[in-house]
Amino acid sequence: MRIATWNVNGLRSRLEFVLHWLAARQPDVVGLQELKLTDEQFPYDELAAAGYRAAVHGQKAWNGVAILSREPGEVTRRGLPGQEELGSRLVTARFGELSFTTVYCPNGKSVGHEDYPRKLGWYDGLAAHWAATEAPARLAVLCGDFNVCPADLDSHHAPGAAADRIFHTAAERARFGRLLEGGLVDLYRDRYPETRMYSWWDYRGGAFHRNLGLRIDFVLATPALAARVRDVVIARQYRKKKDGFTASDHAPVYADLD
DNA sequence: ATGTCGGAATTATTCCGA
Repeated sequence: MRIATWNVNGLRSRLEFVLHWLAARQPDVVGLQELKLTDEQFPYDELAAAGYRAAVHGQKAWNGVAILSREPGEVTRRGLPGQEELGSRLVTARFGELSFTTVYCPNGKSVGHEDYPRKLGWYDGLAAHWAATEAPARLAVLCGDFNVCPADLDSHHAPGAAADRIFHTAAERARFGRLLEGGLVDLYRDRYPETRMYSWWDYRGGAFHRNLGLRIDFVLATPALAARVRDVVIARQYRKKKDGFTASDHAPVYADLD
């Protein structure tokens, strides 16, 4: 079984690219973020033709998340309780024994901006919601764009120099760390403890070419699921322009399970 | 620091968010 996450930065602009990736990599369950469309605008027909069902939590222009799957699932949650005014950023579906959640965590803009404490509050809501709804002994996935670099290894910015920078602050790292302390495993970092690999590169300044990136997209999972992991891949080649189609600024991340 | 995107509002240009 292959599970994946990808911030597509606008599904209407990215649909051809996403369909190509689905055909090439054949994931079974996929969390998508930054759809930038309403539920009514979601391309159900095109994805169904490619063999995928979809559980969608969209909104006009911004945010929006979805779960694609080859097999039918049951949607158990749309939206993070108490945090709905920050946008459509969470959806959960159940596939048999597996609970699969994908999130688009708030960006926060910059330390000192009013969005920054709201980001921390959103994370507090996520940790509380997760603890209240997911049992550590079960099979559960929490994947998506977390907009946090958990460690210096996850950022091109020099260690220390970035301590006051958005995505790198002690407060953000503590919020993300709370999810791990709650039992979740960062599947990529668990398998590759020393590897410097990014999942996002700015469109500006030739950042991808210069490998000035951040690792902010994660597949987190309960220990029961982590025990089944065969490999984890950050597919950076999908950050490159393909046949004239512009790529997202994020690469897809996927894990193969026994 | 900021060279690029996607989308909305308004009609080819400007803004916002990332």
